[in-house]
Amino acid sequence: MAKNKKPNKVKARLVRGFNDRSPSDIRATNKMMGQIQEVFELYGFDPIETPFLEYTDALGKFLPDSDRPNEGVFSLQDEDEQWLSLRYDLTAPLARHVAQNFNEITMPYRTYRSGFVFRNEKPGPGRFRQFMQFDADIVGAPGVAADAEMCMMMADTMEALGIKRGDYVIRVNNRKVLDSILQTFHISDEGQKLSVLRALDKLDKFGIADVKLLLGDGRKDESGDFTKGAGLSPLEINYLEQYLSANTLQSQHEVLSTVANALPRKTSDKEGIEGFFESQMYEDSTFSEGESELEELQALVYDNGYEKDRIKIDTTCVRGLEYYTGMVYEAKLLFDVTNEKGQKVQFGSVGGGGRYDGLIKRFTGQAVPATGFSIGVSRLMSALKNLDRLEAQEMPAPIIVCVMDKSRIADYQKMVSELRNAGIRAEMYQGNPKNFGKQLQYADRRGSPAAIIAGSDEFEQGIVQIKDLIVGKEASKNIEDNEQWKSERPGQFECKRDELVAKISELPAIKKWQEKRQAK
RNA sequence: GCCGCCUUAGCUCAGUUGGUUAGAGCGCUAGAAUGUGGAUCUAGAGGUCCCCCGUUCAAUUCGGGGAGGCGGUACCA
Repeated sequence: MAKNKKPNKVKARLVRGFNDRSPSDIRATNKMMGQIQEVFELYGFDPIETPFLEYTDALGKFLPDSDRPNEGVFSLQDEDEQWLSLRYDLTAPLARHVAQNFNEITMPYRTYRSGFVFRNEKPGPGRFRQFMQFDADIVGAPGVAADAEMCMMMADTMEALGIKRGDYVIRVNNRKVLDSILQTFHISDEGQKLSVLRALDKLDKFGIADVKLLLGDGRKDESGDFTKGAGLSPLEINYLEQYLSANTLQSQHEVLSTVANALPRKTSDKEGIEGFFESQMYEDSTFSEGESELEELQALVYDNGYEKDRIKIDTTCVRGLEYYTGMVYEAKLLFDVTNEKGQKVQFGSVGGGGRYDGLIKRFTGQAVPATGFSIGVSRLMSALKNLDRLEAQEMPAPIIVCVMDKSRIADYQKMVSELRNAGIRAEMYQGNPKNFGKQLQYADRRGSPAAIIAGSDEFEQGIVQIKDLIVGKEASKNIEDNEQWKSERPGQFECKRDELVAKISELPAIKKWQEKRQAK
């Protein structure tokens, strides 16, 4: 213990909520994003990219205050003391881009983009401070048809990724409907309104009983922490419960008519409720707008063959965002997954969006209608993993050409080149070649299908040794004795130097991979 | 933010009723075996026992505070 003389070592550690990405994760993600992109392109969307950093004020309502800028976003000051922030989503930067290039952009403007976004908040299981989103938006399209297209595109994307019909659903709702109902409750306080919406949004997570607690006085979670409720009266809660229960109805038609009757009215209410809901909404058209938009969307997608097993009206779909002004929609996965504790859990939402007619106005002063959605790439990835839709299409590790004789490096390099030209991953051992066993060990640990051995003997005879490491690994299970192991050289065979590429190509692992590539 | 649990070797974790050299397995390095992976055997390297303060002759161990990790919940543009 008397050795504090050493300089303090730097601790290797990750910033919390940030992660290194593994080769298999990167490959699987790239593949998945390629599939999403194909669908988006088919729908006529073009890619566009904006930078990670934006001026903080461009991102939204977050303005830096003195020394602790915004919670929630990563911010820093530029040389000129202006506040910059890492983007926290892809929508706000798009709004900035559109506003800035307003004259050049042809509306309706259909674009998609993907990339990392950053949130400075506490990470949780499956939630990180840097994560990837994939967005598509139509700017300058006021009609319901644009929203309908977004929903259909989401549905198509799910299926392109191999998620079967019935394993997902696109849920649609309209904020105008909910807002109107809340207005009849005379809720003027924005905070209370938000807590009501949030409570409704949690129906999936907690169930109706807990949602009612959240709408009323509050709820205690399992760690003993208490969440304050929205403070609605029992009467109002009952009313909302009825509205939410529309989802259990069979036909979309029934759901729509329940929604149509959802607005509390003096006339239609039973005794006791009369007079309580003094609806000033009566003359307000917001509710009926929202309701008929839902009806229109429903008709549009239905006519295109998207029935309720793919796109359905759902009164519990809220999307807690403040900037949505009309339609909201989200892609929800319906299958169960087993979590670390062995419990069955529904996977839930993997992406969502809606209509945001006010975002661009912040820059231009002119209202520009827009609708779009965002896919949570890593969440969707782990969902696909659960579905086994990610065929472990692992790329085979490279062939390792061993270095037996340092003066022959040019020859080894030539073998590598030949293999590469044939489309086979290959590399010459670049470590210290002194210990030959090390080279094979390296090849083994990398999972190489084969190692190539050529020393002076082989060069003299014009041959090379090919060691099939996969076959060898199998054989090793039955060999206990090291002498036998060494002398048998399982999986090893020799061939003429000029047959090298042909023989390697015949190895099962390589052959399979080549065929797969051909198929593409 | 609030609530709960946790922190000892690169990793997973024992352990010390407060006492002199703090352990295991895995991994790593080297050798047995210098042109053959695996298995086996031998040896070695690797520790501020999360940090600070307090109690004590003595703290990795006890007390207080802090930080970090995990989980729940809230927030989530």
